[in-house]
Amino acid sequence: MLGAMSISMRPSQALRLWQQVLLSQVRGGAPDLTMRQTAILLTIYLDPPPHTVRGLAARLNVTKPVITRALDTMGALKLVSRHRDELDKRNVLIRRTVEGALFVERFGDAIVARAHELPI
Amino acid sequence: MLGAMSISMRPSQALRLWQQVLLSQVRGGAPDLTMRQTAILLTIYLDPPPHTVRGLAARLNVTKPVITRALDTMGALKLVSRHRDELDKRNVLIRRTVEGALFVERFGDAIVARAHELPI
DNA sequence: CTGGACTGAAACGGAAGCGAAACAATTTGC
DNA sequence: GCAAATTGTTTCGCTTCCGTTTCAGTCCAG
Repeated sequence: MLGAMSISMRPSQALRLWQQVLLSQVRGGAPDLTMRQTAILLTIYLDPPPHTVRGLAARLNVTKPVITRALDTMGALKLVSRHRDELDKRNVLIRRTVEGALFVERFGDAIVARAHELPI
Repeated sequence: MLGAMSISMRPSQALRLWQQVLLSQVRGGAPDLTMRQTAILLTIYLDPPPHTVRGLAARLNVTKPVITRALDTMGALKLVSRHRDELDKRNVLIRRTVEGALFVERFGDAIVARAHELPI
């Protein structure tokens, strides 16, 4: 019973939605994250913790340095933070931040708003 | 009468949709375009032509070199093509390509598919 | 027909990304 | 206790992107 009451849209609507959301972000001067970086950010905020470099690399099917560099960038933007795992000091645990939560929340609201503005 | 029969979703659904689409793109090895580049690409394919560097720069509220460089990148990926305007040779007209149309079409289909998989 | 306006591209120094490989720190297994 | 495995980071050479400025080509008004 997958898909019951799921969201239904036509490809042209989907593309228009994506465009409008991106335009609002770009025009609003939001940080120009890549697709990879955005995927990492949303995974950290939507999937249940704990999040590690290795775990994220496996989830996205990319190498670990890709995750490390993305965390460097998004850490400088205060969107995520890093902390050593005290139980296994090889691990780094990636945590959410207030600023990051706010950013993601506003992003979700922007999608909903653009979806609502969309013509049938 | 804006919004009649518009697409309706909750922020958590919207974010989950965005994440799933991005994950499918990243995992599938799609070119890692930035938000700006994707906005430019979708604008070229969704908004009515003709498209010029200046016009796109104004639409996205970015400088012209940003558009030029994005066209360099996406041109190398065969997603768009450039042609001198014969009527006003200062202008460059940006045109769609078969590869680009296919890419955008598949992207739209991916969004629809992820939206359909989304739980209520 | 020529000077100013306009278009897109190129040059510049700097920042950040890439994949691959090497690395230090830590844990685990024998 | 010590070699092997595992973690995240760093380095390497290279590419791409940034904003700003400068430039070459084109158009148009006077």
